[in-house]
Amino acid sequence: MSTRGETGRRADAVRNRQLALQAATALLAQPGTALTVEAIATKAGLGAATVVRAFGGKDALLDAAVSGLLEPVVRRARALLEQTAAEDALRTFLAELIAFQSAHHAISDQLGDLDLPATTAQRAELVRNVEEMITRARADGAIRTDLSPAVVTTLIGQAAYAVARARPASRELADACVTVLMDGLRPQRRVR
Amino acid sequence: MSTRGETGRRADAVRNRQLALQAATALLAQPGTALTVEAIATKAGLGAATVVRAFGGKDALLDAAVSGLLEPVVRRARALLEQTAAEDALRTFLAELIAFQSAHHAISDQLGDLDLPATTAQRAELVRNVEEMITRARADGAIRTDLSPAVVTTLIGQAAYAVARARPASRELADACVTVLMDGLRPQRRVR
DNA sequence: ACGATAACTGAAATGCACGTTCCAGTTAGA
DNA sequence: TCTAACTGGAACGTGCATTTCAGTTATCGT
Repeated sequence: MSTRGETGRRADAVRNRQLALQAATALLAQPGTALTVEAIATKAGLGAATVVRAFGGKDALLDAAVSGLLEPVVRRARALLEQTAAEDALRTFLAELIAFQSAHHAISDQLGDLDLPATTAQRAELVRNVEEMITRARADGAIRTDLSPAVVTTLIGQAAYAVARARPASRELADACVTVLMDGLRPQRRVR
Repeated sequence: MSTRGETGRRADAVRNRQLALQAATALLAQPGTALTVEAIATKAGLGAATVVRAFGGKDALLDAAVSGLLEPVVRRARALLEQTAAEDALRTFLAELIAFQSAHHAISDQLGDLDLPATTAQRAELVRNVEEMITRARADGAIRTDLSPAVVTTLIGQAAYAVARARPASRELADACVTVLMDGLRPQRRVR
């Protein structure tokens, strides 16, 4: 009888695949390190060739690692959208997004020229969810209507990225970003 | 009689230095192209070795090119600070900074790991000027005082960077950034 | 249990894209 | 005209992902 996993891979290959994924995930949260195949392999206690082969290439490995990290974020956005008033959902999600990105600098920092299909798809879903939050918050009269939801979504995404990128990471800056953005997004009284 | 420039360099060397600088500057404004020595040399119609030698290295060449581009921006910040009410200066400068960065994606995009002393110094001066604008606008009662000037400065810098980075570059997004940020920075009435 | 064997491993080789340096030839300039 | 300065194609060094291949090991049929 076969002891092979359902992929048909040998048990040690499956285990090494896990090790590689864990090592890559760990390095994504650790700033300053170079995120090379060599570094990942060392962290995993494997040879570089093994790490690469396990996923068919560096891109696929990092795609798996990043999208694994992103999955709870996507789920959280969906949950907030269902269970919370739109404005609160938006504020909460923005704060959490900044925190997530701050804890994983490398995600937006060193992955520029890689091809990450799963990650891209998840990003797209995040954008869809945020856009829905904005549309609903608009309908509630909670945010201004003189800016298109698409633009506001981009603004929020870029803001989260930018603030997370700032070094040293600072809680004060993150809070300021949320505060200023949310206040700035409220319907403005015509003043002056 | 000597026809040498005051640097003691031969005339063709001086001219080639100029060509290299112009080519590098041109490439900084042109997105998509890799900012390699080879690319700069081709654009300048020179050999790669000549381009590198003219400045002693790629870093020095790009430092010269970037700080050349940044110089008018720095001057503009000084001028705004002297001649304009702080709040207006801040709004105007933010808009112009976004426009500048949008027109020179590569500056914040591909120069991450290079050593650019002149550029760094100019950035520091920009930060000082923006911080002064904020301090004055605060004193005028034009912006909120519950956030430290340093944090607001970082926020503005990062926002400009982030919005300029968004592709496709959009005037609408740039305007939205200025609007939301400036509205969010105003003293907020205690609402609700 | 026990080979037989296909799958797997990782050190070393390969390939590639850079920046930089060399050097034989060219040219500006006194 | 003579020579020191300059040029640029080619060679080199580096850092990387990926492939190769001789050796190892898990798995299966017996």
